[in-house]
This record gives sequence, C-alpha cells and structure tokens, in this order.
Amino acid sequence: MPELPEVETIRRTLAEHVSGRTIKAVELYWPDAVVSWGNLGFTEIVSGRMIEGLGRRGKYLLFGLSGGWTLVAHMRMTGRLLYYKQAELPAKHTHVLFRLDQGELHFNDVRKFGRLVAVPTSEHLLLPSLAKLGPEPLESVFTPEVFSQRLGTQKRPIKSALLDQEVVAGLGNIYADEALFLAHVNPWRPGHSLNEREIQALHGAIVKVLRAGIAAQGTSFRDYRDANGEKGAFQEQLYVYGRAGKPCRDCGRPLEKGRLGGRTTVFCPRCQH
DNA sequence: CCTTATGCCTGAATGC
DNA sequence: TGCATTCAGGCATAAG
Repeated sequence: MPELPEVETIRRTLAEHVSGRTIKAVELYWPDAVVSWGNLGFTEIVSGRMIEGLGRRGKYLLFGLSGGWTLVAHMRMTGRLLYYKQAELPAKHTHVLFRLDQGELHFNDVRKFGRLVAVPTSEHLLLPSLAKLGPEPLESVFTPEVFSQRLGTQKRPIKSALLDQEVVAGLGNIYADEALFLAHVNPWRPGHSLNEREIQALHGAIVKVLRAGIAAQGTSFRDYRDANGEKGAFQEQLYVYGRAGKPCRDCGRPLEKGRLGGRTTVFCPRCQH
C-alpha cells in the first residue's frame, strides 16, 4: 500500500520519464477513477498540457501541468502509475491511459480506491484532504516540538494518532507499526502518556524508517510497484509488519497481532512498552 | 466536538 | 474440489 516512501519512489521513477512530456490524449476505461473540476471534463482539462514537474505532499502525488492545472493522484491501497516507452494494451485493471508525446502513462488499480483529481493549481492546496494535512515528516517543519504539540493531550492510542494524516502526513499501517517498534512504544499507549524522551524517540524513529523505506525504494509487501513496474526491497527489512508469530528480531520472542482502530497491528510484547 | 462504524473494491487466503 | 467467508486497509462520510 503506497505510503510516503512508496509515493516518493513513484514520484522519482516517474519524473525522469514524464517531466516535460505533453499529454496528447486520455482514454478512460473506468470513469469513476477520475474527478474533474466544475463543468469541465477531465479529458478536456488535461489534454494538450505539458507535465512540468512532479511533487508530493504526504501520500498525494502532484502533477504540475502547464496552464495552471494540477493533477492530484492518490493510490490508496493498490493504485499503480506505470510508464511505458512503447504503446501497451491496457491491463486488466487499467482505468486511465494517458498517451504522451513520448510513451504512455497507465493508472492501474485492482481495488478501485485510488483517484486522479484535476484541479486549478491556485486551488489545489484548498482541497479538503490536502488542506488539513499535517507536517511533512522529512522536512524541517517536523520537529520533536511540533510533533509533541500535535499529539497534545490525545487520549486515543498513539498508533491512531500516527495514522491520522492531520497529525503527520504520510504514515500508513506499515510504517506506523515499524516506527512504534523502533521507538519501543506500545501502539495502544494513549498519546498523552508518552513522556518527552519517548516522543523524541518516536519522532526519530518516524524519520529513520521513512528514510530507510525511500532508500530501499519502498515496501512491496504485495501490490506496490514503482513507475517502472519494479518492486521495492524494504519488505526484507521489516521488523514487525506482516511478521506476527515470527520471532522478534531484537529479543526473539514471538511477535503478537492485534486489532487497533480496525487495523491489524503487530508488535513485540517484550520490547514495546 | 469526539469516537466509532460503514462503504468503497477485488483477489488471495482460509474454513468447511 | 468447490463454495462461502474472511481479510487486506486509506479515507470520506454517516451515525452515535
């Protein structure tokens, strides 16, 4: 599931192919995959525009288009953005196909949760989902002080706060579990119960695990692929996610699995307090 | 305001 | 083997 490191990897692998390219035509195989703006059609908005650059905010990928338009993409669970140098027939779950002046860009999504949204650049940060996003964890705005302030007096489990994109942008189930393990913090602890030392440790763990995820080009636990269709390698370095019942890499005791806020949570009962 | 539940989706894994 | 059920989970929205 593309979280910050996966979206960043898609951004990097895609940018080298599509920056400066012009969208010549759009083919919609499942129209619900795209969201348009006002009365304008998605295809008429983006057709003929050049992709000037690719940005990212949290788990959102931002295509800067010529003429003041932005294409906001969110992969959700199983979305893929795949670049092909030569013409390629749409695959089974390909919902949108962009024909470029050089090559093609396919949006493919088995689960159909992902969306491509066309919005004027001047207003894209006002989209409800983007407007409320918390700090970028790998930028200087994300300090232990800011993190501490955002956790505030929250009664909910610390993991729920980490998954809340308004607290910090970009964490999903994999990296939240990993960061909590690295910081030796139990996921069910109320946010306000963490002392300063623990908040510092968790802040450091978030930054560390996201950087490591990017360095490994993401986690291909299952569906994730970059823009070239390549898998990431971070699944080989996971400490807890997907490892319930297997021995803790630190203490050897079997990792346990539970449900927290409707999500599977894996943790070490000995290492995480 | 807050917390919890539901809907969106398909395919892999599991149960009988 | 085949069929039904469960699970995976980000996020918007509804309900309590």
